[in-house]
Order: sequence, then C-alpha cells, then structure tokens
Amino acid sequence: MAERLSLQELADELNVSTSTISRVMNDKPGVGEKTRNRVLKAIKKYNYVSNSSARSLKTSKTGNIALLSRKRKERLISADYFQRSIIYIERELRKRSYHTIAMSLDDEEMENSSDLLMLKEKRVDGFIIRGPAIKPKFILDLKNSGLPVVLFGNELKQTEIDCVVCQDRKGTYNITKHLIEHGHKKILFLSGPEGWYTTDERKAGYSDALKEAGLTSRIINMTDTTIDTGKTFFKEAIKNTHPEITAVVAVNDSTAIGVLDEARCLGIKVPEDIAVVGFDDITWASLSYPPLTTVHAFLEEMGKITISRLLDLLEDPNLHPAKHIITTSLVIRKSCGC
Amino acid sequence: MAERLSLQELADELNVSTSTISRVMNDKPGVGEKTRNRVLKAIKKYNYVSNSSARSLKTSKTGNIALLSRKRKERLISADYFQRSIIYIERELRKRSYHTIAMSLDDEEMENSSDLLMLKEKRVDGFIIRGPAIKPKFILDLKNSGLPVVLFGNELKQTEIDCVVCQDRKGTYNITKHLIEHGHKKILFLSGPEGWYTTDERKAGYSDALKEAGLTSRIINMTDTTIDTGKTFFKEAIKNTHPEITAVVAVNDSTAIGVLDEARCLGIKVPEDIAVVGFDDITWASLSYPPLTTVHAFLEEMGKITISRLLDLLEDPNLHPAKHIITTSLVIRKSCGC
DNA sequence: CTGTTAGCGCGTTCAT
DNA sequence: ATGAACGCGCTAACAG
Repeated sequence: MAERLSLQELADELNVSTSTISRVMNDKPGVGEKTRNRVLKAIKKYNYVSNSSARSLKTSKTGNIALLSRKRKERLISADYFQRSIIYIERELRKRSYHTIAMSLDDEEMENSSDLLMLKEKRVDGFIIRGPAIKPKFILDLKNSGLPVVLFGNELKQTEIDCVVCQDRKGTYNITKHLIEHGHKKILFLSGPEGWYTTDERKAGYSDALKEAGLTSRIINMTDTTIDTGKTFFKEAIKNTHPEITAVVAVNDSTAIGVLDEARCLGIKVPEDIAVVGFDDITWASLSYPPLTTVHAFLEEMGKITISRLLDLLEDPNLHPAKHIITTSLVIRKSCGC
Repeated sequence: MAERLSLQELADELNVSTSTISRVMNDKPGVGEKTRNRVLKAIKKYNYVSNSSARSLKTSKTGNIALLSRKRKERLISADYFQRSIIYIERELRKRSYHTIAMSLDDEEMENSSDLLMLKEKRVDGFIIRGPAIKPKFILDLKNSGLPVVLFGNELKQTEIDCVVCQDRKGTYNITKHLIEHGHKKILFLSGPEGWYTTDERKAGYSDALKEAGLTSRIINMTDTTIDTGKTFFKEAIKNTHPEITAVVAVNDSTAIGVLDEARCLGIKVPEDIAVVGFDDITWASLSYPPLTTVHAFLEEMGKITISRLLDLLEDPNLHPAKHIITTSLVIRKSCGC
C-alpha cells in the first residue's frame, strides 16, 4: 500500500490550503462548489483519510467507546449472551463511526479503577458497562472521570445513572405465575448474590407472584449464577433443605441449565418430577434437554438503546439520567411441563 | 475528578522543562538522580498520565490492536470459543499495555476492506484475525497495509503469513482412529465448506485415519459449521444418502451438538445407535446430552503465542513469517460409546 | 470564498 | 544534566 498522505501533502498537490481540505473533509461551509469538487475528487483518488491521532489531539474526541465486562472465574456460561451483546454493540457503534475497545476486568482490576489507563489517557470518549456483577465504586469512579457512562443490564441503587435493563421483575413474575397456574405450589427460587441488580429484581418478581397466590416463598441465594452454582445449590436443596419442591425458578438460564444437568445426575426427571424455568433465553436454552422454558430478553434492542443514549450523552453531557426498561416475553418450551 | 494535567503544566509546577519529565516518563537516561526522584514523586502525586493522542501523533504508535472476527448469520454456536479467545487475548494484550479494538465483520464488510477506516486512520498498530472463514483477499489487503497481521485458527494457502493454529489434522486423525479402534467401520465426516483452513485440515485427518485402516471415506461438505447445518445435513445423510453409518465425526463441536439434537428428534440413540464426536471442546461439549467426546484445543495457549508473535512483529516487521501449531488432546466422554 | 497562523500535548533533536 | 525549540497532522480563529 502506498504511503499515507498527510493533509499538507494533499494540499500541496492541489495547490489549496490545508484548511480548505479540512473544511471539505468535515463537510463544512465556506468552500466554493468548484473547489469542493476538485478536493473531493482528489480525496478519492489519493484515498486520503485523516490521521486519527492528530484529529483526536485537536478535537479531544477519540472516536472510541470502551465496553467493559466482568470476567468470571467459573465455567463460561453466559458466553452467547456476552457474544450477542458485544457483537451487536460493536457493529452498531461502528455504523456511527465509533470503534469499540473491549475489556474484561476481574474483581481485582476493578478495585484499582485508578489503574485504568484509558480513563486518563483520553483513549475513549465514553463507557458502556455490561452486567450486574460490577462494584458500584468502580462505576462511580468511571462516572467521576467526567466521561459519559451507560450501564447495560444493571442499575445503581443509590446514584442516578443512565442504564438500560429488561423487565427483570415483571418477566420473572410472569414465568412464576405461569408455573402457579399450572398447579405448582412449592416453588424454589435459585437466586444470585444479594445486591446484584438483576438478581434482586428477579427475586422480587418471584416474590410478587407467590405473594399474589398466597404461597410460601422458598429462596436460596447462591454465590454466583453459573451452571456450577446451579448444580451445587440445587443438589443441596433437593437433598436437604427443600426436598418437597415441584418446581424451580432459576435466576438465569445458566443456573437453570445447571439444574437440568444435576437433575439428570440425580435421576430426577424434568419436567415430570420437577419443572425448571430460567431467564434470558440464551441460545442454549433451546438446545438443552429438555428445552428450557424461559424469559426472552431482547438484547439487540437493549444494545441499540444503550448506544443511542451514550451518543446523546456525548453530545450533551448534561442530560438528566434516564432508566430504560425493555419488554421481555415468555418462551414456553418443555422444561415447565405444559 | 480533577482536570487532567498536561506535560507543560506539570513542568511549570516543578520548575523543570517538559523534556525532563518526558525523559523520566519514558525511562530514558539523561536525568540526575535527584531530579528524577522529584519528578517521579510529582507524577504520582498529580496522577499524571500522558495524553495518548499526542503520544501517538508523535511516536506513530497507537497502543491499539485490532481483533477481527467474522460475524455469522446463523444461531451463535461457537459463542464460548469466541468469548474465551477474545477475553484471553484482550487481557493478555492489556498486561502489555495494549488495548483491544474488537470488530465482527460480515462477508460484505470484508469485501470492502478499503472501508476499514482503522487501517488508514492509523488507529491500530496491528491485526489479529480470528477464525477460518475469512476471505484471503481481506487478509492480504490488511497485510498490504504494512501493519503486522497474525492469523488465529487459520492459514493462508498461497501466501506465507504468520499464523497460530492447533493440530487440526492430527487431532481429527486421533479421534477418528479412536472410533475405528472401537470397531466402527462406516464413519461419516461432516465437513464445512471447502477452502476453510480448519475444515480442510480436519477432513484430511479423517481421511488419513480411514485410509490407514483401509475403510471407505464418507464425507459431506456442509455450507457452514453450525448447530443448524449439523442438524440439517445429518438428517439428510441418515435418511437418504448414508443410512448405514454407525458413527459421525463432526468438524467441530457445534456441528456435533446439532447432530445430537437432531438424533434426539429422530429417535436415534447416541451412542447406542450412532457414535458422535466433535472438535474444539467448547464449554457446552461437557454439558450436552450425552456429554461429547471431542478434541480439546488449547485456546489460551494459542492466544498467548498469537500475542507474543504480534508484539515481536511490532518491534521488527521484517521477521520471516512463521506458523505455530499447538498440540491438541483427546477428551473421551459419553457420545462415542466407550 | 480562501489562506495564514496558532496551537492541541507530546518526544526529540540540538544547544548549553 | 538540563532546557529551548521544533514538528507530528490536524482544526479553528482570524485575515483578507
């Protein structure tokens, strides 16, 4: 590939000033029709693209957005959730001429948010933070950097901050109600750690449904929401603390799939002996055995809103924080037994 | 957060010149012990970090690496493969002070590689291209940009270019041989589109094993290597073209899992009626029903080498291209029936 | 409508 | 050992 052309070189080539070309490049007024066309043609001919560092230096805009996730230690369970959201967000950002810098941070790295170079280096214009398992302090540190932040699938409880979530509470309420309507009375909720937004909301939705039906709540707070915690805590429940249950509402599909797997190990038939339902509708929900009844979250639409919001914030950082809640829908498959 | 400090401001604060601080920042000689310490302390105190755009402009290094993948249209099946590699690569790069710009390109976007702004904008220092389903022209275009390129899980057939792969051929040879040793004689290979590196290699491995045993090859080239193509092509084979088979070697786990799913739909028992094996050892291989016998690829180690190589290339772009082949290992579970 | 000029914040000569 | 001056490539303010 030929050497990159600088603005100056192109200007010399055309016998115009750099400002003229700059004006044309940025679609600004103040250039005659004839000159503009001449410049446009040359830009195409020489395949001229402005140097992003120089532009950033001048404009203080990088054209990069950081997409931050938490790295889990356990078996990767939400992989397709991760992939679908990251791919969608990246592509949507790219359509609008932004690049995506992806990072997976473990808990330790989030402790030292001051280490996050990007923040001080001015390498990005804004942050998308994905998932519930992020420490509030980390989020606030980022927010205090002055750059726009939008949360995806999470909300801060004390501080108002832009966020995009699905109907966690209502979705779980609906699916729990579905089980109740099919005659279940002893329903266990496998929840995640207290304090995670989605977990708390979904737990509340479960409780809403049970309370409405006058049934007794049975809740277990797991240490995480993975296949493995699903297996472990379900086994413990069925063998010791809650042998009487006829249905399990899992806080997410990964947990539910862990339950399915463990049930198989224990010789418990799903849905004949126990009904199992999840939340998220990850790809594997349709491939598990039996296929999982769950709540579908519209990740793509959540992503779309996240990005629109972030870009709005980029234009006007003083917008008042908003919370965006996207609908969910119930997906009936086999694991609920109806 | 306080306003960012510029080099000049920090210099004024300390009554030294910007050059002195720059020297300290970049660990260069020519600064007295006492001054150096004083500067070091101030850097810490004011939390000074140099502006990345300005630095890039001056040094022509961005500190960004592009990680490119192909976006598939079908159900996402290799999600955890994707996630594991991207997370690992990103974290490993970050350890070495690089940021990762991730992009998922569809076929159309790869056609117009000239559109890839990054390339001309000088937004990245190098490229990692992940997966086999990438058009050679796209790779060559990138390579011709003059920036270092390393392929991950792919190889160019005509042009020498740095690449990191696993033992695709030998791995498939081994697992096929395993089936043969357990008495299978009519073994079908579900392959991907011709021309994809991994697919072709694995097919060759299958053929090696069959030839060695004096058995007849049965190969189907699918249009892609997903759960859905696995389902479709397996069904077609079992019902029409190859009803006699007793075992299926799938080109990857996604395909194998599609076969498992379709077998269940058709009332065919695995492994009793038909043995099924895959390749990759994605997380779901251990969770499918029955758990999948497969070939484990060491993604993390592949990622590590990819990065080391890319960084070496960054230092010396004239290194001779090298191909790195990482070992695989056979993982025996239930689906092969032994 | 167009060109000249002055930085953006940094690294790197070249003097001292 | 230190500092002054220059320029990386671009945009924007000011002249003309």
